[in-house]
Formats: sequence, C-alpha cells, structure tokens
Amino acid sequence: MLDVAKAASVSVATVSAVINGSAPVSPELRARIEEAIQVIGYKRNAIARSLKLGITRTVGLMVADITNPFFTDVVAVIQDVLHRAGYAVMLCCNDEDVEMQDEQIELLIDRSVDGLIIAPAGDDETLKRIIAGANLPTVLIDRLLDGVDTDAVVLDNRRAVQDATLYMLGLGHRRIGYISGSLDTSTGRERLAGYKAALEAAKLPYEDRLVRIGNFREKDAYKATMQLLASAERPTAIFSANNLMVIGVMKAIRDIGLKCPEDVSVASFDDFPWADVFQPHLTTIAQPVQAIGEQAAQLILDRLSGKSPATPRRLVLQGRLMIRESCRPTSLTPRAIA
Amino acid sequence: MLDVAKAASVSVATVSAVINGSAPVSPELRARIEEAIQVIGYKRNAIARSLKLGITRTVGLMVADITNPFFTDVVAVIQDVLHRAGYAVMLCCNDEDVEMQDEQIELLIDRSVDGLIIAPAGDDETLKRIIAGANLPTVLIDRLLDGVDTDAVVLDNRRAVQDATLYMLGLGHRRIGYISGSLDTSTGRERLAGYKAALEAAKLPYEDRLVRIGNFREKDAYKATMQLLASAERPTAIFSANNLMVIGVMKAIRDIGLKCPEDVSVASFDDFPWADVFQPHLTTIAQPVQAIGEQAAQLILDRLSGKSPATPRRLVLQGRLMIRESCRPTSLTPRAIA
DNA sequence: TTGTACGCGTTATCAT
DNA sequence: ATGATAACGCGTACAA
Repeated sequence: MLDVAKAASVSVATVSAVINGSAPVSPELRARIEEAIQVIGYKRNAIARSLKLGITRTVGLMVADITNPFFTDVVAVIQDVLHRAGYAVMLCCNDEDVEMQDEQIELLIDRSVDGLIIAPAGDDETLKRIIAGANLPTVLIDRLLDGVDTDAVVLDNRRAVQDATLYMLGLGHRRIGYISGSLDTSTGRERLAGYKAALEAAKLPYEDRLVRIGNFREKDAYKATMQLLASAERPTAIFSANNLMVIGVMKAIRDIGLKCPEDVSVASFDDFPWADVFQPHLTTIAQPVQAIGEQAAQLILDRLSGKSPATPRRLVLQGRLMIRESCRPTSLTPRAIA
Repeated sequence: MLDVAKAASVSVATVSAVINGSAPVSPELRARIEEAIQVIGYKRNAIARSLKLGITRTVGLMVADITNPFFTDVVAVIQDVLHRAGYAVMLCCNDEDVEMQDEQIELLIDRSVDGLIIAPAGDDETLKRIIAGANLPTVLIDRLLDGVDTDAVVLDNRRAVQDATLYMLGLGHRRIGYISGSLDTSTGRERLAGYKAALEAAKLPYEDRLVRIGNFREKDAYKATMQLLASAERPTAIFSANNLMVIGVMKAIRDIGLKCPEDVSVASFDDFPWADVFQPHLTTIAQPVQAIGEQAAQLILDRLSGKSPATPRRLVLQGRLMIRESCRPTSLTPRAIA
C-alpha cells in the first residue's frame, strides 16, 4: 500500500480511503490510485487489516463428525452461505471425541474467528467454559448444551421419534428395540424421550433390555444390535437413532442370519439419498438439512452484523417420516415370536 | 503481553523469549513470568504473530464436492492430521462449479494460508494462473491439473477402471455402458481411458453411443442412464465413474422397470460403507481414502517445514476391486439381448 | 541475561 | 479533500 501511495504520489491514507470508500476522494486522484493499484498488482493484506480492526471475517465451524452425511450436508450449505457473505470457514471435526473437541475450540478461538457454529460432541464442561470465556457470537446446531443460552437451530427430535415409534406400534410391533445415540448429547436424550413417550401413549411399559447405547457410531450400533437380536425374546422391530448406526444395525441383522423386513422391521433417524434405491427401501426420519444449514448461517451472520435481538433465537424445525418398505405389520412376519 | 511484562516486572522481550523458548531465560524469571501469564490469563495473539512472521499456520483445503463421501472421508483425515500438527484448516467446496472455485481460491490466498490442498473442480485456466501467482506450497489430490507441476497424491484411475471393465467383460458382457465424470478433470479422462483400454484388450470396438457424460453428479447420471437404457440395443452392464452417479444409475434402472443385477449389471468407482448391506451388494472400486488423506497432509506438512525435495513428489495409489453381487454373467441374464 | 525500540500493513483520528 | 501519524500485538536486532 505504501508502494501504491508512492506510485500515485499520494498518502497511504488516501489510498485506504479509495479502497474502502471510507472517505470522499476526488475523481482524478481516485483514478490515479486505481491505476497504481493495477500496475503494482496490489492486494490488501487481510492479516494486517484483522490486527487493526479486530475482525477476521472467518467463522469457526465445529461438528462432531463430518463423516456423517447429515453433518456433511449441513456443513456444505453453511459454507456456501457464509462464502457468499464474504466469510471464510474454519472446519473442525473430532469424531465425537470430547477431548479433541476441547483442543479444536481452542484452536479456533486462538485464530480469532469472529463467530462459532457448533454441533458439540458431548455436553462437556470444559467446552462450555471455553465458549463462555470466549464471549463470541455462537450458534449451536443439531445439539444443545445444558445451560448454554445462545442462538440455535435444532430439530424437534422428540416429536419425530415419537411419530416413528407410533408408526411401528401401529404396525403391531410390541417389542421395539432402540439403538440410542450418546446420552451426553441433547439429541441422544430427546430421541430416546420420544421413544418413551410413544410407548407411554400406547400404554406399553418401557423396558431397559430393549434399549442399547450405540453412541451414534456404526461399530457400537452393530454390537448393540447383536445383543438385542441374541436375546431370548428378540425385538420384532428396531429403531436406530441415526444414519451411521442403522448401517451397523443392518449388518448385525444380516450376520445373525435374519432378514429385514421379513424378520425384523427397521426404521432410522436421518434420510439418505440412496434409501430409495437399494433394498430394503429404508423408512427414515428426514431432516430439513438445507433449512438447518441456511438458518444456522443466517443466525451467525445476523449476530455478526449486529442485527440480532439481544435474546438468543432458538429455531426448532420438524422432521418428516419417510415411510418406505423396511417396516412390516407383525402379522406378516412369520418368524416373529408371538 | 505488555501486561504480563508489567506484572512480572520484566520486559516484553523476556516474556516473548519464555513463550517461544527462543532465548535462554533464568529459571526464577521464567517462573515469575509463567505465573504472571496464568494470573493475567494471557494468550498470545495469533493475528499479530502472523503479521510479524508472515505465516498463519493455516492451510486452505478446497475440494470440488464435500457432499461426495469420498471427499468427505479424505477431508476428515486431512483435517485430523493437520490439527495434530497445529494447523488450522480452511474449508472450501464449490459443488463442482469452476467459477465458485476461482472465488474460493482467492478467498483462501487473501487470508494468507500457508499452503493449499486442492481437488479441483475442473481444469480451469484462471485457477491455474492464481495458483501459480500465489506461489504457495500446493498439493493436488485426486485430480491433476494439466501443466501444474506440484506435489500430488492420486489414484491409478486408468488401471482400476481397466480391471473393473475387464471383470465385466470376463462375465460375458459385450455392451457395457459407461457413465463418465466430467472430462474437464483428470479422473474423468483417466477413468474413461481405462474403459477404452479394456475394450481394446478384448478387441472390442469403442462405441460412442455406450458412453454418456454424467459430470460426477447424481442427476446428470440419471438422465444419462435413462438414455442408455432407452436405446434399442441397451447395454447389459453399466459402469459408473463415481459413487454419486451410481445412485442416479440405480434410480434410472428402477424407474425404467429393470432390475439389477438380473437385467443389467452395475459396477462403480468408489466404495460405500453400506455397499455390503443393502441389496444388491454393489461391486465397486475402493480407494484407500485413509492413505490418500494421510499422504496429502504429510506432503503439505513436509513442504511447509521445508524438508521436501525441490522436485515435486507425485504419489500414485492403487484402487481395489470389491467384487460383490451387482454383476452377473450374461448367461444368467435372460432378458439380455444377444 | 535483559531491555529498548522498531517494523509488519492497515485504518482511524486529527490537522491542514 | 488530503496528509501525517498513532495504534493494533507481536518478534527481534541491537544495545546495555
């Protein structure tokens, strides 16, 4: 910039003024400066600008597991919206590992991001302390944090799972296995609550032995399903609390020599592009990924531009039950135990 | 830092020395300073540090489509390795859109990233000019750029597709449809070359009407497959040049009232976690995602720490044909046209 | 071993 | 309308 100023024989202040339009500059000078910029090939230094202004036009995006197609899609749209608004995105993912999560949030804050969008791996005290300490615009997505009162966009998990469970109940199932996500997450807890609520509505008892924790991962879900299926009175249906786990569920069913939906009905949280293509066509709860991403990005953008209300905004979207062919009426499942 | 210096009644230079270990400091002073740091809660400002040192400890990661599970996995491991090395990751994805790609690379360079890892959307002149102009450590992944001579880690695409095609040929297929990726990418071109090579080895003519461009996207692949299947002499087998497209292929087969593998055999580039679970179990070419990500990260890390050789390193990994059940011998496909 | 002073590239303030 | 200069927070050369 100094070079430009010299080349146009003006002061750096004037150069800055034309670049940022922060002060009126006479047309002749403006032209001379713009030409000098071209000639020199000057580009302003974002680092120096950040140092001076205290902003980086960068937001930190931390999700528990980018490998999960749900998060992938959300990340893609957030990134898109943010880029259009001139913001860069720093990505962190931690494989649902809470310790790694703590390091990553530090990394982000260290880099002076202007805001944070987080889908937390677990309800971690350290994380909450760091977030509070950073005092940055923050929006939580998918998963809430107990006692953290920020902008957020989440799903009505309870309602969605309740509907799905009710649907299975309506098909005549009485022993519905449930593969849960980590109860350290709000989604894990709320989804399970939805399952319980449906049972209660149907005046059926909640049985611990039908519920296994799968931690949102395929491997854990596989083991959990194996246990469920090996029990004396095995479930006639299984609900998986997310997309990754249903793969484990299906593998377990296959490995134990059963078939879906003939022997056991299956439904799952999260829809897939291919749920409709491969057999069995899976019955799922579809989340409005596009909307979630857009809203989250908009929330942080509003907060960043200071046009958000002082009180946090909490958006709750609804899931949609996609009924396909992986659940059958019990009357049609000959090998089910009456 | 000034505050810390005051609190410990030493100079900033000494504080800097203990923080960076750049100069010997007496134990007593060191202790006093470290305590002051604790008390004040001092954290060094990465922006100021970047301005001074000219490095950001951040690498830009730009992939054509994060929504593609292959890229997702690679991104996840790159992110992991880089974080462990203390580097932040700026993520960009552009939906295979070349114009957006140009803007994103500018964004990254603007933010003064120390290095670039790129899976380019297309062989774009602007992109190449920008990369060359930036003069940054760069590693290309998955897709090469004509005339850009940097570190890279790619697959032996030609060989992999040749093997897969040969396998289908061995099953008796003579009309093998090919849904290609964009020929603006090296993977698109090399994979098609593999198909051609197999045909040639089998002394079969290459027929334009059996090949359609699907641009690596589901929708385009769907249309392409529809055309292929509607033709008078429809193919008895179809190869899809990536994972996203095979979903379009399967949907088209379903919508046109055919079945895989009974009526048409299918194989695809890129493996899925669920390829083994849902029907038909898909025959695929598995890429060593973990290795690709690790190598790419290591390449840039080496380059960044200046311990790379001057000449670019080009790593070529091998794919693995995962034979499952989506391809049948022609003798078993009654509806195939002889 | 420790302290002072300067420079990194911007922008904002103030004076002209 | 334009220019001079301080300040952002750090690292480091050089002096003590």
